Amino acid sequence: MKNALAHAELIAVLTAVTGEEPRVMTVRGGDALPSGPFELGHRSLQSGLREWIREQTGHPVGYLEQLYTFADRDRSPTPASRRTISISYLGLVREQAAPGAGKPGWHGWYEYFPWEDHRRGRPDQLALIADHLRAWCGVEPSRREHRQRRIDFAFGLNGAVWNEEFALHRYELLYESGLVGEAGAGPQAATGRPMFADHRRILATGIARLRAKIKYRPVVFELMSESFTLLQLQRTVEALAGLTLHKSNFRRLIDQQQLIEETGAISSESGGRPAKLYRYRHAVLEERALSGSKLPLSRN
Amino acid sequence: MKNALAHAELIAVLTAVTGEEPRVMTVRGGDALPSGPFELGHRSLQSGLREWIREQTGHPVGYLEQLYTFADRDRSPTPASRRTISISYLGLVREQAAPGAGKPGWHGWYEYFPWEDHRRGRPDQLALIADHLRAWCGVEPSRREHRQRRIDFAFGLNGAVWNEEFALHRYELLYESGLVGEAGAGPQAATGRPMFADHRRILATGIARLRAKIKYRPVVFELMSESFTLLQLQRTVEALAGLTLHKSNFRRLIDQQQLIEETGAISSESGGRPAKLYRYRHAVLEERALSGSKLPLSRN
DNA sequence: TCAAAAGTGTTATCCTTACACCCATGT
DNA sequence: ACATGGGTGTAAGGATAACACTTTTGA
Repeated sequence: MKNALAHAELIAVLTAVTGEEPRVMTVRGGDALPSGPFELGHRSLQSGLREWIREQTGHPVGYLEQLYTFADRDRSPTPASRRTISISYLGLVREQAAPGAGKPGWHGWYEYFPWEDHRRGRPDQLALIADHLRAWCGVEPSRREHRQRRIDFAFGLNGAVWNEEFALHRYELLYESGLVGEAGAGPQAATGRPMFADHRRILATGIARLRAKIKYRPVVFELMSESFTLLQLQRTVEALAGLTLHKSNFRRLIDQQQLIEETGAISSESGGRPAKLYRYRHAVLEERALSGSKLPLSRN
Repeated sequence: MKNALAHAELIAVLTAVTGEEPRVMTVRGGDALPSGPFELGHRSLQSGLREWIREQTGHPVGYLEQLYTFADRDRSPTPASRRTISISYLGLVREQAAPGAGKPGWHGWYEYFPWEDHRRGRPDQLALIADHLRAWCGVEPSRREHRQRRIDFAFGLNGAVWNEEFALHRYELLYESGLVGEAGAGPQAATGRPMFADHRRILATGIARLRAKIKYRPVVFELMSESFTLLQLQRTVEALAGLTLHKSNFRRLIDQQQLIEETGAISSESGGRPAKLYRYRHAVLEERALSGSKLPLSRN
């Protein structure tokens, strides 16, 4: 085995939702995701990451899942003699105890991806973005058509509907087309805040993964405090998805799945009528699959 | 940065479906998955892997997606002074051109996971497996109950239904309980063929991923030849899922999605009435999401 | 003629979506 | 009274699952 030595680095996309805003833990004043070397002392990748998140931030991490491993070389200016392999993880933490207290900074997702938040309608930036992308399609027919199609699907243009899950794909298109080059290209009001190296791409990966996951696994509850109202739960999902949901249907959906139960207590903190408080039914189906089959089974 | 140096290795779960049997490419006579070092010369992880699959096997790989990165240390007996990071990929190849010709061996998935093939009913091995697992649950009430629940869900016992997608979870339970220790533990007729190091676990990861993916992305077509009949398509999906599907409903599903079109040609190779041949509509929706929304949207 | 596979049609049921409306509290 | 949020009921439409049946070939 010849040249197979590399640096190994762990990167975390740690997210929480506070005040109806999804946030990510950052270092360097919001410029980078927290990361650190994978050391010999670590039992495994997961435990390595856990240890050092605890050290650096004091936050207990509930859910932790591997995101993706990167090694492409348009990453940070390193001597080309040795590569860095970055193993990224998505972690979910509960509404944090000490928000303004510490060194690690929490920044809103949509500071980096303003076009991803559709809760108050389609963001204005999308018009500019669409124009830029159309121009980028070029004129050579076959390439043009192909790009056109990708763009329409990704951004919900031309009859296609917006799909929140395509967040990574959208970022990749913007990157390819030169709109979000981290070198400080476009006007940030439209194209969002850049990050160090490829960290914004990793964040996009995390957002896309989480948006997909909440639909078939009960991971939202990792972000909620012990007890919560149905509206709080809905607002949290909305914050993550960047969409508004239909209230009564949301409630129906939730209680069909029997994932939560009433605590008996009542919250009167909201504007109107006091709401029942609920808790997640931990004990019950830890491993439950929420999905329907999608394949036409035949019993036998 | 201190001790962050590691060996980097690429591992491939390359699969094809031939003769209604899903197969995986192996080396060492079926004992191991093909793997190789990640070298400095490689532009990226993907391209590194592609290059060397081409070199070693001559098969062109269509679809390639990252599976998981492992670094836990109960892996192959290496000097503990340096770790190996294994980055695994799932690759799909078309019904291979030279099946018996070459050195690399293709082995059926279900040689390694006999309990995963439910096309001819529930495999007999599951009775033995269930017994063993029940015993393993122990007597201490709270642990017992927890394990019991996991097992019932994973294996479709006690009122739960079998879910093909839980293949990895099932393997992990069997591993934890000592039934499939790669050291040559149980009777292989029931517990399947072991593999080198943790390769069988990686294969299980690939199987689980692919079984999930075929439901929401048109990846099956990467395994089909240029034109195919509807029954061939169905048999391929069945082989992967390890389940039998309902014929007419399967057909309806397929043409609702408008993923294929008639070639105009007819195949008379099957037993009975000749079938229309179809092809995948490449051009059309490369990036299409097949999934329904699963969130109760509210338009505004 | 029969077996094997290709196809068509119809029905009951469930889930999703949308809409309409009432309830409880604070200002 | 009314704004705000909590909460219930129901009906239309579409997707799924199950079943029954016809058609076309080769042996």
